Amino acid sequence: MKELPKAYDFHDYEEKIYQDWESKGYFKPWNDPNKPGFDPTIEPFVIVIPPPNITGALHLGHPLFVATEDLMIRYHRMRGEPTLWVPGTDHAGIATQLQVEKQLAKEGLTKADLGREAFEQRVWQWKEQYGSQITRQIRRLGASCDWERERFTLDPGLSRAVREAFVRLYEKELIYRGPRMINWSPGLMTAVSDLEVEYSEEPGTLYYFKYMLADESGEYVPVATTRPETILGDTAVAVDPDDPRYQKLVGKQVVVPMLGRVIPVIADNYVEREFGTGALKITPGHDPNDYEIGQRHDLPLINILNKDATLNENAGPYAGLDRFEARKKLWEDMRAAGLVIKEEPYILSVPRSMRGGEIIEPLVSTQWFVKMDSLAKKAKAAVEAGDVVFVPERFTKVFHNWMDNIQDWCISRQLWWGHRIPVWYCQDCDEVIVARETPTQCPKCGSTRLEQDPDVLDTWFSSGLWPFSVFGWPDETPDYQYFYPTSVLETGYDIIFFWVARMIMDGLEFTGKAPFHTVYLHGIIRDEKGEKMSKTKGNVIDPLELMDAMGTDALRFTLLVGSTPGNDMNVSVKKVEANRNFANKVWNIGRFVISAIDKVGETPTEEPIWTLPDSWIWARMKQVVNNVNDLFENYQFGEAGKQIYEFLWNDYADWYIEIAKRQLAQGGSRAYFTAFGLARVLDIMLRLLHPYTPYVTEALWRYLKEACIATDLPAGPRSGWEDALIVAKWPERYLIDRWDEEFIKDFSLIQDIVRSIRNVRSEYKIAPARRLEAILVSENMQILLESQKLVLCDLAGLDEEETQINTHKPDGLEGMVSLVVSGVEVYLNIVGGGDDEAERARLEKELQELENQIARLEALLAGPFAQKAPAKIVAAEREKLESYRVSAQKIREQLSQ
RNA sequence: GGGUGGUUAGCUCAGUUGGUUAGAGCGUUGCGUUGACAUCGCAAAGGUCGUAGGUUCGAGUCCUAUACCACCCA
Repeated sequence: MKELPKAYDFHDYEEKIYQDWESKGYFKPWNDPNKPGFDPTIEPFVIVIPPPNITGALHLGHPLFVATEDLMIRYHRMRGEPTLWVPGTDHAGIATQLQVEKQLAKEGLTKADLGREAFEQRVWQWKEQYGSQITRQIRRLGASCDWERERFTLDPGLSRAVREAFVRLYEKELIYRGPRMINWSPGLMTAVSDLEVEYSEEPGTLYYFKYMLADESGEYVPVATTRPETILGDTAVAVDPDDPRYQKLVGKQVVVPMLGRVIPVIADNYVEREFGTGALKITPGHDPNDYEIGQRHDLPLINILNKDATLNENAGPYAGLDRFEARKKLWEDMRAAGLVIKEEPYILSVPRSMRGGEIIEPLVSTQWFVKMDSLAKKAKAAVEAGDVVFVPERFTKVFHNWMDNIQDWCISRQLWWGHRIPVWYCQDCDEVIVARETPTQCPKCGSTRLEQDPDVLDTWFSSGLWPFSVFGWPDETPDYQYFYPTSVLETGYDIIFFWVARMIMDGLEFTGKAPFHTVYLHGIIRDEKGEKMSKTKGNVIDPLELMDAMGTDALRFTLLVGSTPGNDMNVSVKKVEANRNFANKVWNIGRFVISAIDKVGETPTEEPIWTLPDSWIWARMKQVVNNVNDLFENYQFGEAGKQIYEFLWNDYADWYIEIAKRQLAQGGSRAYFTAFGLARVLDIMLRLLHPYTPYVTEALWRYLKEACIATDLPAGPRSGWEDALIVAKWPERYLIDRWDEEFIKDFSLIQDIVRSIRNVRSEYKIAPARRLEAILVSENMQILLESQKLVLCDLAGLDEEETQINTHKPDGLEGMVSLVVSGVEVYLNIVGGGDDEAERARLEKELQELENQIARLEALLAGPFAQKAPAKIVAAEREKLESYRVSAQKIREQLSQ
């Protein structure tokens, strides 16, 4: 075979390989309910993608979820399960509308100029143009999803699901319309849900002023507020019923400053005596708590705001002013009127829109709501019953907590882009028609003058249906029947409430089933200092640039291995660089193995005789395969990846390949079996690694396969090489033989000796090329050491001719540097390098170290440990102590000479 | 106010049934390049595992308290 290039260049492979996978249909489930030969009894593994917004420019959060889901998908696919990953995108109501409005603004247009229909068309155009950008980027990440099943939340099928869901909820009286206190976004001119509001602590002012009694006694109630402009909407002043200061005022009337309206003083337990003045102004129209108090006391409700947050006619002289201007002006006027007491600096909790950050105004407005209690109850029960499991588990509590305090969900949005609410109002008889199919006439009066509700639904309303709407629900399609419920839902913990909880509720409500059995939650990506990435901070790492520079595999591996479930992760370019190096390392491992295969000669007729290193690497590999399998079952992908990395780099490349070079050089059957062993381990490791770094492993694996086939080396699976690594068989657990542990233990001794000798060489600054004369002495390890003499000499730079391995110490060791490794004595002849004084010091230090350990273990074993700890643990410590004693004794002898 | 997570080497982080000298990557120091790889190799330095108690033969790991940081909910 032609030699591979020295460095792995991912540009040569990524696109080609992806196309190959897709064109061969590997991304599709092999057991498909729409195809002949379908077997419904085989359980599939299914993930639906968290649909990214069509507006979304790729950020590092995308590669994280794509990599994690793709890893799970590839793992299950390789295990032979029918595997389906459904891709798709979300129409993202507000975000998309804003994008298009921005585009219009550049042309000097507003959406009002176009009108609703033209605007909608414009958005669709925009979607055609830019909507596929994100999916292209997801492909680039290597996502093995079934693109033929791609969905968009505004597709006709999914829109039908939305209507169906709405109508069903309405029919069950779980959807209602009414005036309620909602969060109004004046900039976006729409209602938003509670979840879309964030509260930020900001310095502000607490304004103290006088509520004058209406009886003109000159008495007043002192009141404090953080939002003076809302005074204009006050309909009461409330005090604690037991507050001696104000008790006598309850029932009296006070005068609203500047407006002269007369409002009552009421008593309510909600009031905190210690806060402010102990008297609370009540604005039911513009504060959620006041709204409730207003309801309790039957207070009138005054709305003082227009939709754009200017004041309306109820604000009297302040009508037309912006809310903040009005605040200033009113306060000045009140000061002039002698109503101001004082101002104090105060930290307030400001409600801000998650989008854009503008200040949200609570106000009463007629909107559509979903009643949550019964839905939440079912969802809670399902989670409690274990029908849905969270990974990591702690999020179960977060979920329950939210469910316990859930509020009704405001689902109507005053936008033009989204699912139009399927409600029509008869213009003649005021009948409200809620229907699956667009009605043509009023069922009550027969009028054809019907007008559809102008609002659209919250984007999350359709997202909640996603796990089943993608399969054609409400139709019981073959896909729906086979693939639903799905297996794992993988997403960020930041959208448990927005999305996960709603899918669970909707799934149970509409399909009677939890939509997935496991929720795997990943953390948030941060920069290397742990700060959230944001454009304003300028610390954003662009995944596309990163992939251009380092390759997809490097990025994926970084994200998968650097994180643990549910924990945030800090990403830096340096980390990705390290993993680019890993991809290159793997490549070069492959390069070496393939060149070794190319050189194998005739197939030997005799049975293989394995060397200790051969047996060791195989045993170690089996351990890794087993560990990885265990870890995968527990969603510990990071740790699994790390073990694969360490095995390949340290055990396989740094140790085994170095030894294999010598074995290959011996030629004949030794070379043959070495090449065979190399290939066999590499094949299995590439399989394990494939879900992490699909491209480099696929590329290499095909070369490996080709090389093996070309030379008739039977290193692949017994059943023959598969067509591609993506569909190759996953390495399942091995039985670990008793011998395997022996191999590992024996080889560890060799490694320790080699390392110790290298250490001494480094300390004595021995030229790397210089071969040393050495004498190894060990009574019980002599046979092992003798058998590994070549390995030792090779790796430690010893002179084969001049190196002896004895059971007893020969004479004439004076002047040699000596060391003791696990009871094995090593003497090195370092002519010209030895310095008696330094040598003694080194040995003494080593002896001291050993004596410390001996003392520690003697104390340990003399104590209750020996009785109480498990016998196996105690025996291990005894053995250790014994070995230390032997080593110490040998050093003492050396020192006494 | 309630809750969750974090605090381990200079930096960024692993460390899942508690097992006895605590790991990695990066960085640092020294040495090394004629065949797998300088996107590399060999060797080294570097940690009272936030603090204080407790349980245990044994605690980075379990319990209690506490400090600081971050986040979520109200």
